[in-house]
Amino acid sequence: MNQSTRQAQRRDALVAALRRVAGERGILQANVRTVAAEADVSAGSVLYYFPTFDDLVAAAVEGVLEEFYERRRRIAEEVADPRERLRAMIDAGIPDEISSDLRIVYESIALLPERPQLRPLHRSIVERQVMLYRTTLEIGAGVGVFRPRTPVAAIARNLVALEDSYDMYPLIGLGLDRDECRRAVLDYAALALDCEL
Amino acid sequence: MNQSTRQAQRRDALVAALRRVAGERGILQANVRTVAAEADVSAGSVLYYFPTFDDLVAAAVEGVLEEFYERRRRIAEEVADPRERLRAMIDAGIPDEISSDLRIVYESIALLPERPQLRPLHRSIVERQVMLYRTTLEIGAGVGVFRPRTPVAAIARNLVALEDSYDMYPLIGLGLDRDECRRAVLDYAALALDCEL
DNA sequence: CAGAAAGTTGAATGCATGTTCAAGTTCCTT
DNA sequence: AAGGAACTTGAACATGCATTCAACTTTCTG
Repeated sequence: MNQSTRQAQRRDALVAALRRVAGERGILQANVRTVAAEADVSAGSVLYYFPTFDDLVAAAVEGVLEEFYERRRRIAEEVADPRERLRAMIDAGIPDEISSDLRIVYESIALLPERPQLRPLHRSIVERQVMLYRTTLEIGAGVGVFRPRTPVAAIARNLVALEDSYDMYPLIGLGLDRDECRRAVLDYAALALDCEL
Repeated sequence: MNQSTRQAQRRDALVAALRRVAGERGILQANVRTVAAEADVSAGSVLYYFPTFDDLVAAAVEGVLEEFYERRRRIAEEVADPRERLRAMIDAGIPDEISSDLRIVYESIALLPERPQLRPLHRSIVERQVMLYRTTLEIGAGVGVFRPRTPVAAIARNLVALEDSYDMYPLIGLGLDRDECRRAVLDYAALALDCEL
């Protein structure tokens, strides 16, 4: 194993450690010492691989957001039938339990004023998720299975907005029934697309 | 003016100062010194009125959340006609510019792991907002102007979820057109209630 | 007006944090 | 095996933070 890949592994291990700490105890509990302990290394080692701790936080948030999107994209591309795909996307978008990653997504919003580099990441994830839905809706509309009653761009945005809120609510202790949430979103999609789901 | 009301005024001034700092520079920039400077007092004074700085933060977040809800409740009670009321609620729920208060609402989510007392406040605001919509929908359904195509409880929840996301997006730099957002929510309501809006 | 109560201050304290670094260890290359 | 590069460590340092407090000023009260 050459040196640069071992370096990359080490960095990944630190990112993973930060994600565990932030996901379990809150992003504000993630600092050089807690992450070092979680990764079973010294504080000095953390800063050997990342010039500043902020860089590690940025890498972790970026990783979380990218994985988050990537998971949804994969689900979308796996299912060909528009109706099935839409159902799969909504199911995946409103998971049964709030993952620690989701927690990082929302808690990291508080970091944005002090770390402007993170802003484009957040924005672009929402935009890409909207595009994912939009493409699906347009395919379905194209083959006639969806008959959109309002602009598809607006429907796609609404679907992402619903998902985002229903994913955030558990963080504030609002334990809505996840099946009901999915049903509510599906019902909206069915109405807006004039199509049974 | 008696002593206890002057004390209350002083506390309110500190709460207001914290809200200004948090709203303009981010909630993580709010600390004893920045708030003291904003209120033109010394750091010692801040802690004369609040036993700990956390208590001040809690008071400010509670104030923001309560005002937030109160504003919406007042709008709802001012308009009798269900269709008009619903329109007014959605208009108020998706303001043209993100207020500094809204910023505090979302950024304070990151504080929850370390300040569990705040969790019930957040939860209860969402719940009460849902109740506000639900009541309006039920009145409209009762008089026949709304003909809900799905359970009103679910429609009310969806409306609040849409609002919450569209209010959060500006914080991550996603500058969607506010008119379009309102239109998208209104279009959903119109579909779900089988009623022109 | 005098004494007490309330309010204010800014320096001092203690703790947590990010970062540096000299010293040591492990790994790789020749 | 030798020497150098990569890595690791933990103590040390600087900074920022909430909090305390003794001294002082203002306001109230009888």
